[in-house]
Amino acid sequence: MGTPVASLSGPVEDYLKAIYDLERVGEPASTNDIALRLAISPASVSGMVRRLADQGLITHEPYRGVRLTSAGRWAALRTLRRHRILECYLTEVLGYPWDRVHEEAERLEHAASEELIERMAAALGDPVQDPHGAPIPTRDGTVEEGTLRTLADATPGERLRVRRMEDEDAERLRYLAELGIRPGALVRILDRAPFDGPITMWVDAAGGGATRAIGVALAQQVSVEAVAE
Amino acid sequence: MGTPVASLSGPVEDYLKAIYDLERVGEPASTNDIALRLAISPASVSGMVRRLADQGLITHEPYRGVRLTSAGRWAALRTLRRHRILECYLTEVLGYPWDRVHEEAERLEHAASEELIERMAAALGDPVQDPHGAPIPTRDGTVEEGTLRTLADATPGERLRVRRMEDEDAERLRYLAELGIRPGALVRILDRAPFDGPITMWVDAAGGGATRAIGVALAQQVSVEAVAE
DNA sequence: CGATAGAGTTAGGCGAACCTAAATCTCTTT
DNA sequence: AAAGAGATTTAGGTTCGCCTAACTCTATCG
Repeated sequence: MGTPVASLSGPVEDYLKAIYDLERVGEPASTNDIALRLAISPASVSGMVRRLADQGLITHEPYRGVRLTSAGRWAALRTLRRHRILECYLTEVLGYPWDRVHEEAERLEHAASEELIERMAAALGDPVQDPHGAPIPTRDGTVEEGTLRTLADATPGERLRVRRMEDEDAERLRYLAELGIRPGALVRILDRAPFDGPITMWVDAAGGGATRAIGVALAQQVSVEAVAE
Repeated sequence: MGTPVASLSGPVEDYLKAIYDLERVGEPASTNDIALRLAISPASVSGMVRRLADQGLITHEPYRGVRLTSAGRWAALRTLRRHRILECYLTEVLGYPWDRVHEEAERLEHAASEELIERMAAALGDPVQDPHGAPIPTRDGTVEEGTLRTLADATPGERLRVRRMEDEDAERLRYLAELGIRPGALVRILDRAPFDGPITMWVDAAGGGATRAIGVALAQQVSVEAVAE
């Protein structure tokens, strides 16, 4: 429900985004996970959770986790829209490097007005996904975050297309891009070493492609979808 | 001196900008004036002034006012550059309405990185003044805020060009623009009513121009320079 | 079934920025 | 020279977001 939600502080918006993201996996978000994600202490999260619940943005069952209310989800999606439109604009119009866009957007998203965001969106022709492949919520607060598999779940022989990658860590992004792994890229899984060993794959590229291997931790950051042979 | 100045909080940047602006008139900035400008209580200013002095951004002689140190001036100019580049970009590239640009820039200036600002500046071809006619400090922190007269000092018969107008108040800006008074406009002073009465002038315009009259308060917001006959 | 690890919460604090109310200072005016 | 007006500062208090330390709950494991 598009509820009031006057205007939320930067930290509050960050909490809501984090909770949204954690909840997406299914389970209610735990205090600890939120703390980890925002790099603050669990005790601080407990405190903020109370305030968010008081404002009707989340529901909190003590010791069991936290869920967004519809007002909270709406606010989270609005922030996410801001963030992702900004990422698009910064890369496409201002030539921002792919891997540095996230942190800039992270700061601007709390300061940019709705009007600014819509002007940027219009200038871009209303993009539907950001430079890392994440879908952009619409103005009225809907998205489908398609449930995708990650490279970490792939089995040898599969042919996959990279759809989306987590953008939090610039170094990782840069590294993956160097390997040719970025949204849209095609890969074929060649091998999976046992005991969470490296995943070896053929990565298509303009000039022919190459064999690459990455660890499981990295592979989990990369969402993919199957491709018809 | 381009001194350290890690990264200042939004409020701190606002204080420095305000002090810069007040000091421009010559006198050290008084607690009261700062309070008025930022719409906060004088007591709060006293508190912040202590902190700024501790950080070496200003010097404070109790009961006598405040001056920027070179570090403080440098920080103020950097913020001002951000603000004005943003204003340019918002109007010229994103089609922002002239009178609403200030408040958006006011929020973004604290969140935008140096890199973003320089990218915007480059996209605009390094503009030298903002949409209201204010000069943009250079990257290395220099400006000349030419000392201009205002419409309030004009005498009948003079022919003047509008150079710059204060941008704080959107309503005023909109009103003045409606009268044809905006940077670049040409006016001829027709009359000054006594006792700070209205100033009557002919305002040139594409279709021929018109006679307009404004009060002194408004006239003080408009900087002008003489024009050869 | 009771012990205990680990997650979560409460208690108590801190710094930044703000506020109001109550001094105190400066400057002018009589 | 004394009084007052007005500007400034101090005193004391608030909210927001964060922290550490200490306590409590849950769930699992022997």
